[in-house]
Formats: sequence, structure tokens, C-alpha cells
Amino acid sequence: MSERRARRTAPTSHDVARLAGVSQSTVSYVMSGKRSISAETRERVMAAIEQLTYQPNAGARALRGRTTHVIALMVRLGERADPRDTVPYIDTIVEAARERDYDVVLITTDEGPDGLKRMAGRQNCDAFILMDVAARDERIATAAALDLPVVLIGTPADRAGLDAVDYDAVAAAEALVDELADTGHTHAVVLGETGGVVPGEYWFLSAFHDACRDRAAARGLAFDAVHPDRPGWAGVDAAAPRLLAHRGERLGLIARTPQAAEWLLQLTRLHGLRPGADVSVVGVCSDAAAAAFDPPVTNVSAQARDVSRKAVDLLFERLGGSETEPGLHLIAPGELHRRATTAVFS
Amino acid sequence: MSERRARRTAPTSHDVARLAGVSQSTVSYVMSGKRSISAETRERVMAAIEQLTYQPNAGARALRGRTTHVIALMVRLGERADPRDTVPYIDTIVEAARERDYDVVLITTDEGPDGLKRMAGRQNCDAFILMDVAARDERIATAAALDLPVVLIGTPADRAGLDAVDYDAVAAAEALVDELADTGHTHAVVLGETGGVVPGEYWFLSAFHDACRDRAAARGLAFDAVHPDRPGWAGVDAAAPRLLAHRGERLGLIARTPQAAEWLLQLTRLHGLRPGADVSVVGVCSDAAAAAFDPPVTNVSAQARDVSRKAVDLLFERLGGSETEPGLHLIAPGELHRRATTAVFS
DNA sequence: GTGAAAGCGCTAACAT
DNA sequence: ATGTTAGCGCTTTCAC
Repeated sequence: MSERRARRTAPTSHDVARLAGVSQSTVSYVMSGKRSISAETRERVMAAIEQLTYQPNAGARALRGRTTHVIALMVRLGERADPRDTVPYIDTIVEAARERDYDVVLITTDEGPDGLKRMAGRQNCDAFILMDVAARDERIATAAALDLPVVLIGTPADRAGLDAVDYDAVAAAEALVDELADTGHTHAVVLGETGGVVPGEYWFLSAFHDACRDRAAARGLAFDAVHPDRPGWAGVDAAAPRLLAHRGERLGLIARTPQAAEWLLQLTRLHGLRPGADVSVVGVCSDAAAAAFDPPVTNVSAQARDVSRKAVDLLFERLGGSETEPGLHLIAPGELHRRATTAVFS
Repeated sequence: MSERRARRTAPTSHDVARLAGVSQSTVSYVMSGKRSISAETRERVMAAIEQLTYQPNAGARALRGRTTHVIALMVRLGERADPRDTVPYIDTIVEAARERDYDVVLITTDEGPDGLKRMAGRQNCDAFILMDVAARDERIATAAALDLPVVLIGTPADRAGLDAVDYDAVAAAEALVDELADTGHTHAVVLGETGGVVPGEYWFLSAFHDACRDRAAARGLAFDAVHPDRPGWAGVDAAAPRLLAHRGERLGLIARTPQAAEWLLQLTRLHGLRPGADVSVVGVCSDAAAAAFDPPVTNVSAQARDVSRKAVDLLFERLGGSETEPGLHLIAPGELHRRATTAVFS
């Protein structure tokens, strides 16, 4: 007795209308609130919707209303990206989109410009957010020609008239160097990028390092930027002589990422230095991460959530028809929090 | 002179048909290949498609064909999850879906069962993949009632008749303990979960630890599982006395994650022990990550990509109408790779 | 080998 | 305050 379960077909607004004894359009208007409905009718319709657990068909809505309620998020997910640097952005973008009843389609940077053309051409989405924007990024010209709202996260050399949001890496660098200067340090060393990162590929890298250098000069600190030639801890370990060259003096170490901070703590520990006493470690990371380090690390906050929120806000302004001049929106780091790893030299 | 750019409306199959001098249905059939078309007609249609850069409207397709070409991926993205453990899965799922011309909508576990109902009810997707499946997971009953294909990644107490794919944590644990036993170790200690992870919340945690314990007993090794009571490095550091209690003997340390391996290396280093000579460190992580450690860590591979691929394969089998009995599919760890951190005791 | 036409489920303009 | 109807762009009969 092969019992084949009949595939129940989903209820339509027509079914709701019949059950409520009204016309299909009335159901639509009840849902949208775009015209006044007598309390009694509304009630009956709502009851029918409830009873059938009716939900409007997204395809039909998209077809008719030419709006998909989907935003496409293009991000790098492969080995080349550190997930800890991207997931907080993604999480916040999904959250902010959902607050407006939008869903997020995830596509990878590897798809390149064709991925954007596909999503836009098939009308799979209403708008784009592009992450991991490089200084020269082949996706940007395509995105700009798309006739759909686009927001970049990152700072390209040429925005091509698009909105962009980025973390203010310069302000972050300056705040960190100032902390060292204000507490009597004489030497600042920033741990640079490990492995084969092309210098100038991303604005935030060069901007951060340049700002460190410039601010150190302005505040009268000796400065070095150490870029390990091997990736991972091994590279940091190998660079120890240069990183700690001035360990006898008033030395402050600067980390651009939580991972870098972790390595610097490890390095100082291994060389018998006490962070906060013999040497300082300061860096960019979330307040939560900074407080969780052992010892807690003096930090300026990385603001991934603020950057993402701003990006989504901008996107929905555009979707709402805003025609204001597109621009680059820099998100300031939070206040610097002095924690245990700042050594105060008198 | 306010120049308002006319919003070009996207070309339709009708436009293509007109330009090629054929009927709309012919355009459709050229694209789908569902009936034979004369070479000459096909050529003209293709040329028109090219010229207009026509792409079919996804909403219309979904409406007519009742298939969205979208799979929904529900995953935990917030602070409670380590992005390094989830992103490789996500990446592979997106990749595998794209190979079949499907897109992936990302929704968060926080949306819970209602998120599934919404996606299914609105017909926003054709199928689901659920990640971070807990032993008792409120999403599963809802998912099972959905009448759409669902694949779980993880092992719940009750699959409710759904397909599930998981990493074979038991086999991994056994391979690691065997490596220690085979190389003459007398003591095995596994670094457990840090912070407030509820024991039994996830199958893979208890399964891994139980399997370590059982295999150690079977192979005659003294065994301990150390669960730090603080999260992060601080917890590991505080647990050092117990982790290294048997440092004088033939001790092997077991890490379930790359992060754990990193901490164990750091711990041994800090206590003047040489991994691979005085003590062993073995763990579960990708071969790439294992080789990148300093020194390279003996590992069994974590197989995130294989798990994800299997999940997507299963999903498309179901979408293709397969009615085979759903089951739990365990993905075996790769071969154990002995690297520098195995100490061989004679 | 090709065309004409119906209809998927919805919204909004046009009725009353 | 509500009903009727056209039509979004596509796929797939049905007809030749």
C-alpha cells in the first residue's frame, strides 16, 4: 500500500479571499494597508490568513512589484580572508536587512563583475553591498553601471560615484600613537601584515601604517613598522629581534587586528616582558575582545557593526529614492579604552 | 536643465523574440533546450539575446516554474560562534550551490523556526541547510514538517526523518589517541571546551571527548579531559597545572580545534617544553592549518569542505526527487598526518 | 519546427 | 468601503 503524500500546494490570496468571503484585492489591501478597510472585513480576512497560515508568494510579488526584497552581499569567504574580520560585518548586515524584512543573498568575490551582472540582470536582488573592496577593484566599474543601489564597504581609489563606508583607520592609528605618546613612550613599533600582502592593495592597510608613522613623527616617537616575511606566528616569532629591538627603552607595540594583539602578547610573554610594565601593547579590536585578552589590552574599537549598519542605512536611503550626492562615510573608532597593557612612564 | 536619466527597463523574452523575429515561446525553448530548434533560428535568437544582454527574470521564473533556484542556509553568525569553524562550510556550500546555478540566502539561527516558516511559506527558497544543529534543536521539528528538502549539518538526538551530515568526531578522536598510543605515550589529555558550553548541547563535543576517553582506556593510556572554567587563553593558562600534570612522563595533548592546538603549543612553549620531544600535541584541523603551525602539528583533517559538499549533494538529490530513506552521513577524517609535534617514545 | 494562448499569484488602476 | 480586471515575464500546453 504505497501511500504517497499529496504535495499540499501553498494557499494563495485567492484562497484567503474565498474563505473570508471577500475579493482577492481586499486581501491584498488588508495586508498592505493601502486603503481603508472596515474593521469587520479586516477581522474576517485576518482570521482566514491565520487559519490558512497564508504567506504571500515572493515570486509573484517580485514579478508584479518589481522589487525582490533581497539584497546581495558580495564578500570574500575563501582562505585568503580571515573570517573573524568579515563575519561580524555579515552578521550585522543580515540583521539590519531583516529588520526591514529584506533577505540577504550571499555571493563570493570570486564571482567578480559577472556575479553582479547576473544578480542584477535576472533581477534577483534590489541592491548590492560589496565587501573587501580593494584599492583597485574590478567590480566597481560594473557595479556603478548597474542602475541599482550599491554601497561599498572599504575605500577604493575610485568610488565611481558610489556610496562607500569604511572604518576610519587613520583616526584609529592616531588614537593609538597618542596613547603611547601621552604615557611617556619613546618608541612605537607597529606589527605589519604577514605573508604576501601586496602593499597598497587595500586602503586601510597603508592608511593605518602611514598614519602610525606620521603621528609618531609628529609626537616625537621613534617609529618602526615590521612586516614579517612569513605568515602566522612563525613570522612574528622570527621578527622578534626587530619588534623588540628597543625593549630596553619605553617601547609601545601597536596591533591593527585582534590576531596581531594576541601575537604581540605572546611574544612579550615569551621574552619575559610584562605588558603594561616593561612594554605596552595597544591595538584595534572590539571592546569585548580587548577585555577578554589576558591581560586586557588597551584598544580602540573596531566598529564592524557601526560600519555595517551605516552601509545598510545608506542602501535603504537609496532604495527609498534618495538622490543626495554619494560619498565616503568614515566611521570613527570608539573612545580609546586604557586597559592593563598600557605602561605609564612618568 | 534637470536631466533625469530614464530608468531603462530590463529586456524581456518578448523583446528578444521581436528582435529575432520569432515568438516568445521559441525564445524560451532556445534557452531551455526542451524542444528542437533549427540551427538558423537558434542562431538568430542567440544573437538577439546577446545584443540585448537578455537575462530571464527570476521572479517570473519562480512564479511560473514554482522553483526559486535558491537554497536557504541557516547558520549562527553572532558572538557565540567561532567564525573560523563556520565560514569554510558556508563558503563551500555557496560554491557548490553556484555550480548548479543556485543562490544561497543566509539567515541566522536566531530567527529560529519562524525563519524557516517564513522562507518556506513565502516560497523564497527551494530547500534548506541547517548548520549548528544542537542535540535538541527546536528548528528540527519545524523543518521536518516543511515539505521542502532539508539537510542538517550536525547530529541531533532526533533527526525527525531528515538527512543529516556530520564529521565523524569519533573516528577523529580514535585516530588521535591511536597516534599517541602507537608512539609510546602513557598519558593523554584532551583540552575541553572553554567557558560556559553546556555539556551535551552538541553531539560532536561529547562524542569527541567520550571517544578520546574510551580509546585511551582501550589502549591503556591514562586519560584526563580538562575543561577550563574561563574562556580564551586565560582559561587555558589557568588550567596549566592540570594539563601538564604529567609533563614528566610520556604525555600527549589533544586539541579538538585549531584554536585549541594553538593554545596548547603556546602553553608548552611557555613552560619550556618542546612539542615533538618532551610532549606531543595532536589535533583536529585542516591540513593547511596544521602545516602552518610552528612547529607543524600532527593532525587529522577537519573536512569542512567534504561535509558541506555532501550536504549539498544530498539536497540536490532530494530536489531531483530522490525518495531514498534519509539518514545520517558521517564524513571520515582524512588520514592522520604525523608532523613535527609527535614525540616518538621508544 | 514554430506560434498562439493560458495562467502562475500578486498589486493597483479603474470601477461602483 | 469593496469588487473587477489587467498585466508583470515566464513556461508549457495545444494547435498547426
